Amino acid sequence: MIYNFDSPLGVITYDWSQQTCQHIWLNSVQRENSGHHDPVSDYLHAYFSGQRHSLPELAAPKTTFQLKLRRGLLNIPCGAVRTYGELARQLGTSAQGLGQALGANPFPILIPCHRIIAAKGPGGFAYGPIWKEKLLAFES
DNA sequence: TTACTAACATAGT
DNA sequence: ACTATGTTAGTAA
Repeated sequence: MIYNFDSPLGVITYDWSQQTCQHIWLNSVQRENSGHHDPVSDYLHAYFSGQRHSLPELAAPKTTFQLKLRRGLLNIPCGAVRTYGELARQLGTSAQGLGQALGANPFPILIPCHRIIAAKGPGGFAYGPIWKEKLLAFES
């Protein structure tokens, strides 16, 4: 089922089905099911209150590489940033491959893909660069 | 199933 | 400006 969460940074839409978070969208068309209560909304509420909270159950990634990537990202502390190159070396891959996989990440915010920036410049963001800016500004 | 190809949120020179 | 990278998704056989 699709629900909305009203965050201070904008509306976050997510798919919570079969006791698992299937997907997260930003900048999506707002639908009617706001104010639902589940592990995803719990986490988001805590996150935007500056508190830590255990992650909801997430749908499995399509590839094993994306699983490694997910673990690597979750290990970055809140407020910190890594460059594509640094994280790529840590995971034993290339910066370009890393960027490709990041763009396919279905869970922005939950998996902190916004904490990855280019060596020079901000880097890109699949759901609109505005979110990357706002999220980083919020965390620091 | 494998093989080849192009597209990328890049980095290094 | 140009090359070197790894992962993905698509196509074709």
